[in-house]
Amino acid sequence: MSHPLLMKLKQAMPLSSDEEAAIRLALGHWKVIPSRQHIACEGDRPKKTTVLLDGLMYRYVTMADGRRQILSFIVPGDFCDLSAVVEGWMDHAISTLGACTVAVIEHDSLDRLINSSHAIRTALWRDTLREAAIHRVWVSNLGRRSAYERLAHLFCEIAVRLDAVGMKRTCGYDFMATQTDIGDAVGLSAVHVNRMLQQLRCQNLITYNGNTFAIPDWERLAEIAGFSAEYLRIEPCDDVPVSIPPSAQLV
Amino acid sequence: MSHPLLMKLKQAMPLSSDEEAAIRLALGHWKVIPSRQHIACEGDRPKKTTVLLDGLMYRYVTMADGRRQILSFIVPGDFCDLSAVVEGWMDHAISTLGACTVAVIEHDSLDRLINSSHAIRTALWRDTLREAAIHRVWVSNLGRRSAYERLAHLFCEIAVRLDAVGMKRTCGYDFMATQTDIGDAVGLSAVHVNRMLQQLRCQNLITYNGNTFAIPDWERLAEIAGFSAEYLRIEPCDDVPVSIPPSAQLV
DNA sequence: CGGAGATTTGAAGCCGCTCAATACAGGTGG
DNA sequence: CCACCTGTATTGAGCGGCTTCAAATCTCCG
Repeated sequence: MSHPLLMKLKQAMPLSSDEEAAIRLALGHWKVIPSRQHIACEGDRPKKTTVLLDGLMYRYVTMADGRRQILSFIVPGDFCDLSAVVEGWMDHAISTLGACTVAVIEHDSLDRLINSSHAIRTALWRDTLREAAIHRVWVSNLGRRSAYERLAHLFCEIAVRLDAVGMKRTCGYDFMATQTDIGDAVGLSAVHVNRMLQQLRCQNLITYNGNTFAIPDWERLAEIAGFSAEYLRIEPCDDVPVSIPPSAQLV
Repeated sequence: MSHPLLMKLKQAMPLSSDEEAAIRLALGHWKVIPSRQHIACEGDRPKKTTVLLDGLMYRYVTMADGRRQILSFIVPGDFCDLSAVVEGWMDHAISTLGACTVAVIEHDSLDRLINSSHAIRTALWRDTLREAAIHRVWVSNLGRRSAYERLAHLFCEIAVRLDAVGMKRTCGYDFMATQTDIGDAVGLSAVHVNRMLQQLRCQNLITYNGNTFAIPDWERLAEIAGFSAEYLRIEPCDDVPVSIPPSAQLV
């Protein structure tokens, strides 16, 4: 597997081959986590950090009365809990959507890595800035877009982020979220998500069966979503054009 | 003026007196910016970075059709554009609410500071993590709370953040936002903000005249908002209890 | 085949929006 | 000092987007 974390970090910051090797080494140990598993809870003080290699997770919080809000999705190449490395604790929970492959690193070992290399340090700092940028876009999505637009935007984001780490499948993108999950991500009820998805489907803007989605008409979907990918900090690379992501080729 | 940036950084990370002095030195040069002034636009590539010392600003984005979303407020002690130091560009715009005092630092000089001290580096990284945490709370606020709750939460956040840097005035907190501004922050129309404010006022939960707000009954407001201050990473300090901010003393 | 969870559909209702008019406050010029 | 002007706050009425509740269908899996 070409390493999704390295793919991403190298887009944020050039790394020497030594640095790359050090990261590969630290990430040597990996394991598989089943679907729908909690991997962290609010308030946890983890001693290890987790990098997602394959699959999908989400960050979320639950309010006193049970309302849930999904804060963001974690795609391959993302740290699940980098914040806990720097701050020591988690302020939100994390679960897997489907089965996931992860690499696990001791905090100590990551600390050494961080202190040993300016480039790695900067790459990771940039990664947390990128995460903040994603949050900001979600704020504007939730605050100022209609249900229809919000859903369009969510699918655009996931598609581009999965593309950026080479996670496009031939049939589209793996995305094992229920409509309830999607609702909790975009601040809507599951019922309304259902209706809006139908609308997107009949406009032939997305296909989605609960496991996999595809974007038959990227241009139009992005237009509706008001989506522009710069906030994802994805440099145009080899086979992945940014302005017109390859999802367009899925038709 | 006891320095709000240092107050904040020292809560994030202990600093030696040398480090403190170095920061003070870098921040030597300051100036005043009038009310309602743009200080950065989306896409800017600033060469200097700005630290707010007094006053209030907000980050925002504008969509193609003119809809605006305020992404967060900037209070004294916050960097306006730390992200641009690390990434080189701004992905959102910034404006002042009232007149502001700021310190300005050349990127080069800040870079030197960052590279010279592990503690400063960590403090700043933690600062960007804190910002991400604030964004996450806004996501859950916008996604899963009613208009009434959202407003309550906004006032709680501002109050605690201003308290943390010693910006409480005798009469409450300076907050020169119009109801339109507030609406753009919490994803509501100005009209509805007006109605909800009236409701908060008659419940005696806040007082607000467009310039200054106060929180007569902190306990109850926080309860309604579902507010808990941990996400703001504010250590209990001398005269500022966290669980029950001094706003309660304002009555 | 049965059961659990997810999707889909319908109906009714409320929250928050839009539009529009009015009241109010601060600042300016005569 | 008042008349005016501009921007903000306030109020009312009507509407529509989204929610809630509930039932029906579908799908997957044991």
